[in-house]
Amino acid sequence: MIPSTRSRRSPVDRFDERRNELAESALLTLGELGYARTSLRDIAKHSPYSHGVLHYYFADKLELVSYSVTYYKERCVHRYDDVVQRSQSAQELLEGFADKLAETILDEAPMHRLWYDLRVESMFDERLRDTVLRIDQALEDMIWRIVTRYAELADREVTMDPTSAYAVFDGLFQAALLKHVTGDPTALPTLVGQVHQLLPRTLGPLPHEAAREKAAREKTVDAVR
Amino acid sequence: MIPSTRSRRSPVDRFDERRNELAESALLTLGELGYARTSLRDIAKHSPYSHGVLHYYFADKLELVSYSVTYYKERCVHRYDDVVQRSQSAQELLEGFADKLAETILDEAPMHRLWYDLRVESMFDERLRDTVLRIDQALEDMIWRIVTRYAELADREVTMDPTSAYAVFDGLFQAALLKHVTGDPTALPTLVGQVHQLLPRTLGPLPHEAAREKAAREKTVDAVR
DNA sequence: CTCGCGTCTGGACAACTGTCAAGTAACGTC
DNA sequence: GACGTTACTTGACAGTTGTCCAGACGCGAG
Repeated sequence: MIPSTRSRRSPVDRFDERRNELAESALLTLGELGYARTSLRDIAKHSPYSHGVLHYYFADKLELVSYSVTYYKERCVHRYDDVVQRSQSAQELLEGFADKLAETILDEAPMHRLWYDLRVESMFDERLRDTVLRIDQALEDMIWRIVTRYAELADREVTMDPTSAYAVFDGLFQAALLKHVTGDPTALPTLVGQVHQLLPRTLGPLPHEAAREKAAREKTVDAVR
Repeated sequence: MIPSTRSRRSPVDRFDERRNELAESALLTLGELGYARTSLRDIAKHSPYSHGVLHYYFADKLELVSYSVTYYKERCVHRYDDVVQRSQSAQELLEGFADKLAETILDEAPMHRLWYDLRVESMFDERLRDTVLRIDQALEDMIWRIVTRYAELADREVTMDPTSAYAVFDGLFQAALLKHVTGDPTALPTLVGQVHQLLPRTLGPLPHEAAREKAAREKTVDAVR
């Protein structure tokens, strides 16, 4: 029966429970093998069920994968909310953010490489695009919450747009992930250092320096002339 | 016969010529379909030959793909050399770099998404790692030549390490590529603007401002105490 | 107990994959 | 012009894939 049109049986919906259970199994397998190399039979082997059941709960492979990744990412776009809320100073937020970035690579490298796998895949297969773009936007928002709160705590202006901010941290993160996966032990410490350098650069000058610098800049223009 | 042990026939080596010809066909197909979905028969269809010939010139699919991508990237790691050499001012270099980044997305989007496909793939398949890491290093060097020359022309110090510089520009580039591929017409103009913002941030303060700023910062520390 | 529906199994299918080997055509050299 | 090497084609192989389906299981309602 088609899942979307099926009649639900009980208030506690076991159908969705099973979907989530299978999503977990799928994530485990996908993170290990990657999207292309993972077959439905592989996923079933990582679950208590046989391969036929997957088509009972999901229309096809694509729906299963999309659902699984969305299911995972929903959890992790709030990974830094704690740090953002608790931090009392810009420095504390910076350190918490950097540490947590490195920590999640250590803990969930397979999930992250799966995400990048799917994002790239979406450049070839447009059926994945909606899912990917939605998640990407959620991640951009996540980074933006960090950057704006950081600016607030530092009493400075953000001088970088949300898209750029996400892109540059994503670049650092992805590079660190690649190095980490290839067995480079310096990947994570390096990432922490890089974030310490980069996050302050998303901001403008210190407020009481702003005026002075503006003056200096005008003077410079004169000097050049 | 195994290519690597075969005896070469003539001074003008037609064996390598054919390899390159097949690499071109492979790149065309891989850029269109992605690594996972491209079969050797697909590649052969984009060439004047039949599918069997691929195993005459390459040991297996992996060698073909590695060779093809290396073959392509060798050409494009020098894409910005002209701009670096010709530019007479920091501003000119900045504009030339930003424009060329956008231009290559417009012209060679399939090749770029293929590169990202393979780089992600290398996180799952270690047989790809050597090839990927070598190319990645070449790209980092490429970016570093631009950043250092930019700093030179601007008479300022680079205050970002090579790895970070590559990672952040790669992040912007990849995000722009994704948006471009999904049909967003603002992707490329946005990228140009982002690069204009970012490249100056790889540098420290203007030299005649450095001393003044240093003094200001020390004063700040006192004020905070 | 039994019926019916929701759940799940395991096999079958056709399509496709990388790889390879046997056979054919083209080429250059003697 | 004949011969042998090189270059290329074609068909076959074994394995894997997503998908589907007929049937079996099990649980709750009547």
